[in-house]
Amino acid sequence: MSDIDGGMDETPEEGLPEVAAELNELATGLVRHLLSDRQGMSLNTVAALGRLEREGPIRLTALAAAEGIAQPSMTALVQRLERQGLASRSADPADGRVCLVAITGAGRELLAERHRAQRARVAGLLAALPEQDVQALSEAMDTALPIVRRMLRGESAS
Amino acid sequence: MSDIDGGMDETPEEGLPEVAAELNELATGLVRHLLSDRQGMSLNTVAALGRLEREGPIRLTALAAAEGIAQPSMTALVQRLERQGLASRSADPADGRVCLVAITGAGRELLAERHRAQRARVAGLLAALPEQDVQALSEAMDTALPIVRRMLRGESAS
DNA sequence: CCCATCTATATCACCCAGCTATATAGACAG
DNA sequence: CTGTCTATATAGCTGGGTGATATAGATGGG
Repeated sequence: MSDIDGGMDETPEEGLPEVAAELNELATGLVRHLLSDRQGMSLNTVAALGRLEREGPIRLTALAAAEGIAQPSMTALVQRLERQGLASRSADPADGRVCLVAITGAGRELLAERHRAQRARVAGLLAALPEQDVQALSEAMDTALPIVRRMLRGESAS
Repeated sequence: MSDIDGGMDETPEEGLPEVAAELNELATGLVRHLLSDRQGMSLNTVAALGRLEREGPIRLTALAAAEGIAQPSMTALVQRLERQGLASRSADPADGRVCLVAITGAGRELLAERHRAQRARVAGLLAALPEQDVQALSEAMDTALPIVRRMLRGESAS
């Protein structure tokens, strides 16, 4: 059913757009469902908090640049996070202008809870599938996820 | 405490929560990249336009309900679409109160262009991978995508 | 037939969250 | 010390969401 490699020579120019379209559809379709249960937190908010968790304290402007939003927007976002007790701000002893942003314990807990809820949501969808489908998906993800991780990391590093 | 299938301790399935977590990470990671290039259109706008394309003319309130936003928000959204020439509104001959919303040719073109751009974006990421990775991803998607389509369709049908 | 009520959409007032432009405070070179 | 550069904050604007409510058309009982 795939026109990608029927014993012919490797033709990456043919298959690449199709793989892209498939990845695109899969990601978009899934996320549409996950998004329907964002509990009062915008995408940018969650993304920023996630970055704080992964990368530790970071300058406000660096965080804004990393998340692709303007610095004033990040100032406001961090102020909201601070008001909710999810992030904290501290001065850089080496540079008085700098505002170092960090995640709090409550922030970590909230992220963990969100991840739990999302996984449960997807697990609920999976539960309706025959077991062989789940098995097949599991193997497909074992293949795809490391590659996608590498792909995205390569992009964000540049 | 969050174990879904209590009782069986050894391979009931390959771990529903784990597959869920993998799907989640893949979708979220990819979409983060796609989102960074939304050209002045919000998620809801694109989603509503996409539904108009897939399902044809539809009542304003039905569209709002389907997209999970309030009716006044959909009124405003459709007015924006109309101003941009992407959607049109017509009266229902059978019920004078009803406003039937439909996508226009320009709307279809814009959606198609967006899909092209997204696919190109993912294809750009894929191009940096060794060919064997692309091949592996292609096979994984051939497996996963039909299953995920079925999974999401089952949910939205209910 | 008319009136009460229900329904589909529009309007209003408000809030959140993004943007650009600009102000302020600290760093640092001359 | 002063001019300039940089990191953050503030101000004003816009888009896009909400609930409450107004309005026009549909509908059914007396």
